[in-house]
Amino acid sequence: MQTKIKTNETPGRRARGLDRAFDILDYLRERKSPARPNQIAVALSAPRSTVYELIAALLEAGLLEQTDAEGNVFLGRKLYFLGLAYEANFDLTRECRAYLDRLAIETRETAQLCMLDGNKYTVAMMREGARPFRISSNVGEPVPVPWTASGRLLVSHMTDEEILEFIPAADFVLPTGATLNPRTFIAEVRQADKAGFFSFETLADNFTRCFAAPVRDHGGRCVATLCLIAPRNDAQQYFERYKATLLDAAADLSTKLTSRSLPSSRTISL
Amino acid sequence: MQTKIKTNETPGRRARGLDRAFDILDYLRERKSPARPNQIAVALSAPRSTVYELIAALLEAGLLEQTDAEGNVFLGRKLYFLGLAYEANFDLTRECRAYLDRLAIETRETAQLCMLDGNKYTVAMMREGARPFRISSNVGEPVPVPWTASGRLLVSHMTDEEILEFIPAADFVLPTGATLNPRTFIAEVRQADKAGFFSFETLADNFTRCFAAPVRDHGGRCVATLCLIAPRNDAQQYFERYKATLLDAAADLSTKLTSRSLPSSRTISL
DNA sequence: AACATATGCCTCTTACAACGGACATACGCA
DNA sequence: TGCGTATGTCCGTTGTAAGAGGCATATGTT
Repeated sequence: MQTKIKTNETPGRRARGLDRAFDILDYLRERKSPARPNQIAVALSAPRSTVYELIAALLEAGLLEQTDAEGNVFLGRKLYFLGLAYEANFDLTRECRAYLDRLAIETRETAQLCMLDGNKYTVAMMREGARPFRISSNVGEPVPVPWTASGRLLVSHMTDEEILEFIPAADFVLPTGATLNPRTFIAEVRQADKAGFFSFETLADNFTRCFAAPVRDHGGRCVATLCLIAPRNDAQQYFERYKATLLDAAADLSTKLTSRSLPSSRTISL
Repeated sequence: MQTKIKTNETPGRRARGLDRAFDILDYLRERKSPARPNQIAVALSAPRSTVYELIAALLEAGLLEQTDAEGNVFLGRKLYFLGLAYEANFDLTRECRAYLDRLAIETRETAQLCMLDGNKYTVAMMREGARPFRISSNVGEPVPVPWTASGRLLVSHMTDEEILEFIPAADFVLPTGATLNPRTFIAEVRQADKAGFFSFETLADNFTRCFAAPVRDHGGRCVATLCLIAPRNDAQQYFERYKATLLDAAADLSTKLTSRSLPSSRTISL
């Protein structure tokens, strides 16, 4: 799904270089493999000469890298370092590692921290459970919001109209091919928000159940979720325990979300 | 050091928006804390109106984020995700995790993977050693190349002239205040390259010794280094063992560097 | 109160980046 | 051999984004 990246609204308009550059980065990220400049230009339906020039600039800056002698390029090392810097300054990411560990150990199930990335749901961090066959998913991969339990919580601060505008209509088509009624979805959003919890049998497969609890900022807005992914039989058997553990962790994590801009002093220490 | 970011060479020239945008990202990364648009404009000595506009575009794209109500911005979540995508596709990062673990366990010392980031040295990954008081450093922080053992290896593919052009003159001023003769440095580079190894007592402090071994790509070029950071007495006592272990790991890792573009299939697995 | 400084927002001009399209090369296939 | 497609490069045009500067507000200092 979503093979083409949105480029611009007004067709006659000339696109800004910056935006085109971001489109290139997004395309490579979604594609998950290197590509040649020409391929990229075609995929984005952007002028070739422009794409070539932008890629040259991005290569120069280290945001893209040449991956071979055939001209293929992919996301560059600089992005990795910028991502590190983001992470270092973002309390939530740091804090939650411990919570994910705790959840995974206590429940033996896979625990995840989930967030919005643009108008998609995505797993920001994951800790696999302590079982011989573990359930895992792709960290950082964009997924339609309505496919996920966390999705119900992550958009709960929006009005009905905002939600409908925010989520592309195509995203209400579930992996099964069936279409989820947006009104049903919104009802679930409201209910999840009120309950401070949402759980359902995962739509993307037929053997897991997902538990999601909101991590809220000062204003009470759900900025992320903590999730447990459990096989359905275990989920049924331990439902109340899992729910309680998850709610506890999420509430705890929420309280830690006050201080954002501490200078992150990770200096040399013997 | 290096408070001002390089903007452009020809003074009268109008800077490209893309480059200015990258300067903004770099500035925030180096600064390691949120800043207001005006501060950024002043710090980069870039026109305010331009910086405001660029920041708006970067916010829109998610590469920057508003961190509070006072207009402060910092690197955004999107960069984190782009960094994840980079990492997922970059064999070296994946492969080396195991090697760092192995090194740290076998030697009980801190092990690092180091690379160039632009014209600086930086620690890309780290695994702390198994000691009560561990030595660590900042992952992702740019450090002048001549300050580090790895630096000798990382520039060894360049000619003398290229090295002198590549490393800012200011970077030859060591943390002690003394200036390292560039010719001395280059001699060490050549020697390190020939030996496939470099070790010295760290210039940035007075209690550690650093061991560095090159990770080479197909062409024999040093694309990264594996390092051990040890207290000086331990380093002396176990010098040969540490060196052998490190060289072994680095050679091994080098051989794994052949296949770059495997599709990184981290799908759902029960 | 007068002043200096930091900040955000706006307008106008023009240098130049985005673009379209021509050209050249390489490859696979009939 | 000829044809279609994929690819990279170059150049002239023009729409527009980068830049300079002015206005307004807020805060702190004398």
